[in-house]
Amino acid sequence: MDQSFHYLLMAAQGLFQRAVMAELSQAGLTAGQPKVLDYLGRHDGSIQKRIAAGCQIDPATLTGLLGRMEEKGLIERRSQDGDRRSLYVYLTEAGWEKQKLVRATLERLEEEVLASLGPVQSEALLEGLLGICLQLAEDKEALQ
Amino acid sequence: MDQSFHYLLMAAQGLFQRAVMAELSQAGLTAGQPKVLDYLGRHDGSIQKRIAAGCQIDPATLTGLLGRMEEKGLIERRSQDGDRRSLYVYLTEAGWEKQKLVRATLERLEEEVLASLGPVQSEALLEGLLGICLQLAEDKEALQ
DNA sequence: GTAAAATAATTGGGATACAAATAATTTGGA
DNA sequence: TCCAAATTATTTGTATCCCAATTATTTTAC
Repeated sequence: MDQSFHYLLMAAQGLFQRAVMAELSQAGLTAGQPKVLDYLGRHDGSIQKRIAAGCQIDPATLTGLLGRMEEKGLIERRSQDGDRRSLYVYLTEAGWEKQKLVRATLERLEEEVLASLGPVQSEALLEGLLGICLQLAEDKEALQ
Repeated sequence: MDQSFHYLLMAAQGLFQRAVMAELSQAGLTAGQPKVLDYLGRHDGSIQKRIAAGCQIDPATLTGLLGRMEEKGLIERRSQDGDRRSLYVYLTEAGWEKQKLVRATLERLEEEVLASLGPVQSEALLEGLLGICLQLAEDKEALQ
C-alpha cells in the first residue's frame, strides 16, 4: 500500500469516522452532528463562529447543521444581551442525552483502537497529531 | 483544547486537506480529485470498485467524481475484454499532468509538515497511523 | 441448462462541505 | 455625530459523501 502521510491520515480518519457512525447512526445522528454535540458538551452556550472554529468546519456548513439539530430538538439558538449578530447555542435535555452517548462511544472506540498500539506508541501518535495541528493551524485559537 | 484522539485525528486531516486544496484548487482541481489522481498514478487501468476501495470512498461517490473528471478530459473509462460489468479507468495525457502536480504538492507539503516533528516522531506518527488503519480495516485488501 | 445468487456500476435522496455574495449589526475613526 | 469598515450569520451554488435501491452482467447451484 501507499504508506504516505497523506494517505494514512486520510484512511485512518475515514475508517475511524465510519466506525463511529456505525454506532451513532442507530441513535438517529448524522455524520456532522457528533463533533458538534461533543464540542457543546465542553463549551455549552458558545456562539456559532466559535463552534465552527472548534469543530474545524465552515460557518456556512454549521448553519445548516444546527438548523437540522434544532428541528430535532437537540439544541436551541438564543439571541443574548449585547451583540444581536451572535447566536448563542445551548444543548437541550435531549441534546445532553445524545452528547453523553457520543462521548461514551468516542471514548470506548478510542480506547479499543489505541489499545492495539500499546501505551508508548499511542502517546507518540497523539503527540505527532498535535504537532501537525499546531503547525498547520494559522489560527491557533481554533485549537483552543 | 480537547486532545482526544478523535479530535486530533479529525483536526489534523482537515487542516492538511485544506492546505493541499489551497494549492491544488488553483489548478482547477476539486476536493475529491487529488486522491483519485494519486491512486491512478500508482494503479492506472484499475476498475472502479478497486479505485473506490483504494481511495476509501463509496463506489456511488466515485461514479459522479469520475464523471466530472471524464468531462474535463482527465480520465477515460474503457470497457475491456471479458467482464462487461467492469469499467477500466485510465489517465489521459492531461490527467498525467495533473497527477504529477498532485504528487509533487503532496510530497512537498508532507515533507514540510513532518520536518517540524523531527525524524523520530515522524516515524512514530506514520507507524501509529498504519496500526490504526490495519486495526480498523475489516477489508485488509483495501489497504493493498 | 437454467434459475438464483453474486458482482459492478449507476441513480436518487439527504447531509456535509467550501466559496462567494448578502443581510443585519457593531465598531472605529474623522 | 456619522459613515466606512469589520463582524456574525445566512443564502446560494457546486461538489462530495454515504445509503438504499436499480440495472446489467456474470457466476453458481441444482
